Amino acid sequence: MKTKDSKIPEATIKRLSTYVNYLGRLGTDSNPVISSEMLGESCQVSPAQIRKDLSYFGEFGVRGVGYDTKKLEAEIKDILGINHSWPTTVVGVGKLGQALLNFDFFRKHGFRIIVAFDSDPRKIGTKITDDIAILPTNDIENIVNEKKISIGIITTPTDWAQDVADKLVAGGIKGILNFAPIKVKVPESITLRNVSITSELDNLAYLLTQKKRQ
Amino acid sequence: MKTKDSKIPEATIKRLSTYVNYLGRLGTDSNPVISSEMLGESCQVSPAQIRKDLSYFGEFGVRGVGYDTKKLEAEIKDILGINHSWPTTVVGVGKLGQALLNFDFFRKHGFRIIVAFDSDPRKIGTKITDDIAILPTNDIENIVNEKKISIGIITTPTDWAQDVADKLVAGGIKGILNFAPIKVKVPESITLRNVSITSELDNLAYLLTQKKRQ
DNA sequence: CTAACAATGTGATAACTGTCACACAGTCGT
DNA sequence: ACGACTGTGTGACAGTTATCACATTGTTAG
Ligand SMILES: NC(=O)c1ccc[n+]([C@@H]2O[C@H](COP(=O)([O-])OP(=O)(O)OC[C@H]3O[C@@H](n4cnc5c(N)ncnc54)[C@H](O)[C@@H]3O)[C@@H](O)[C@H]2O)c1
Ligand SMILES: NC(=O)c1ccc[n+]([C@@H]2O[C@H](COP(=O)([O-])OP(=O)(O)OC[C@H]3O[C@@H](n4cnc5c(N)ncnc54)[C@H](O)[C@@H]3O)[C@@H](O)[C@H]2O)c1
Repeated sequence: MKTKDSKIPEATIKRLSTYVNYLGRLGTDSNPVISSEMLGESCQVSPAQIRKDLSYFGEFGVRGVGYDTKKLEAEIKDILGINHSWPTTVVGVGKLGQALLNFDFFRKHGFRIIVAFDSDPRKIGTKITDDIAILPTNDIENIVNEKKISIGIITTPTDWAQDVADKLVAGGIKGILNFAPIKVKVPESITLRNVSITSELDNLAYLLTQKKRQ
Repeated sequence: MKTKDSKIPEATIKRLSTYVNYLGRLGTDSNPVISSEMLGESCQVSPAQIRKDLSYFGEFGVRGVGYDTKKLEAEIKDILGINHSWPTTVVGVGKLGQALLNFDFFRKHGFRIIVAFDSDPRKIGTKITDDIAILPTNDIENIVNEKKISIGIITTPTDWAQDVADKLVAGGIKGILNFAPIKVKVPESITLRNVSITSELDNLAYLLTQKKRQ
């Protein structure tokens, strides 16, 4: 894969993720090739934007024809790094944590959840879907280190998010996806993303308010 | 509230949401005033950015002093439109839907969930937390219309998201928050936001891959 | 073989967003 | 009362991202 070393817009990465999703669904035997216009229709992105996004990473299409659906899907998965297995853990097996643990998207995109953690004695020792054990929070550091877990997903109450992040970092985690509504602090070397479902709702409220106020 | 009619960056709205969250937590009796520097420290946003964001909507601080924590919180809630009650419904009472239904953030930000919908006969007729009934999908149009529900949250499987969106629109919904990984199509007049948890994970994978590849 | 065609890849340009420096307006101590 | 001080509000600037137009290149029909 040719990666031009210029900086890639974050929005481009987000769109690539969308493209992969649609390519997986649109690719059929009767329809092995797709144009940027057709893909754009589905993803609600302009054809030029799609071509620009892809051009950051190389040339994947055939001029005058379009893109091989399956091949493009594989190429983008390669770019995103979701074509292989990331050992992953979920900390906080509450409502949201359980939803994520049962979410089949993970497997499809190469996130292999191998263990979960919680502090509730009633949950510790039980299992999620056969093979995912729930271990006590105090084991985080050891297990993350031992199992070479690279991604940690935080779904604990807000007040515990920072403590959990610290334990994950101590165990040698590489990246953290945090769902608690707080900006946890981690060393520079750790890749961190905060998911803010709440701000999406606030944004919706703002847009509706705008419309009402004209 | 003074609203300058120039276009506000979406990123600004997202940050305002963050500010509200921290103001609610930082505001104490012993600490009634906060500076953009202090708030920026917590939110991991530059002080200048905070002041710029606020300046789109008016002047809320006192020069040489800072912002009245409680007052600023109220002002931002007013800007975002989360200082009053939005009648809301959740469609699809699965793992994710249940997590959202039990999420106390909603009440705090003025989203009042008054009913839920599902197509599973085993779920229809049951209740969530005392007072939220689960009704059949076919009732969506009537109930949304009757109860003047303004916001619909979609947490059904992907294949049903568009159908559910159509029903919500038919009932006169104002805004939709969609968690299914598909871009549902709605009339221009409907405010739509797609929440893509999946793309957040893909983004994390990308960042980790970048780091690995150097 | 060649010309008409179709859809990509990309440089130029426009639009948007964030950063910075500083004028300005309140506050507080003397 | 007034000057030193502090942190806001904002215009100018820089950096980033999206849009557009079209040159380019592979395909296909005649
Ligand atoms: N529920 C939602 O829809 C939703 C949406 C967005 C964000 N969030 C955020 O996600 C987080 C979890 O939400 P939830 O609704 O699943 O809450 P929950 O109360 O259902 O689950 C929290 C879980 O974390 C466990 N826990 C508590 N302290 C812990 C610790 N120190 N270490 C490990 N586990 C611990 C609890 O035992 C519980 O199982 C919260 O921060 C919430 O703000 C939730
Ligand atoms: N679970 C997650 O963590 C997660 C994360 C991101 C996005 N999502 C998306 O959210 C959606 C729901 O995920 P989930 O894990 O909760 O799935 P789920 O299977 O647990 O729940 C789906 C629910 O929708 C109901 N349903 C099915 N068809 C319906 C219809 N036509 N009308 C109303 N209700 C209907 C089902 O009865 C079920 O209760 C999916 O589109 C998924 O891709 C889930």
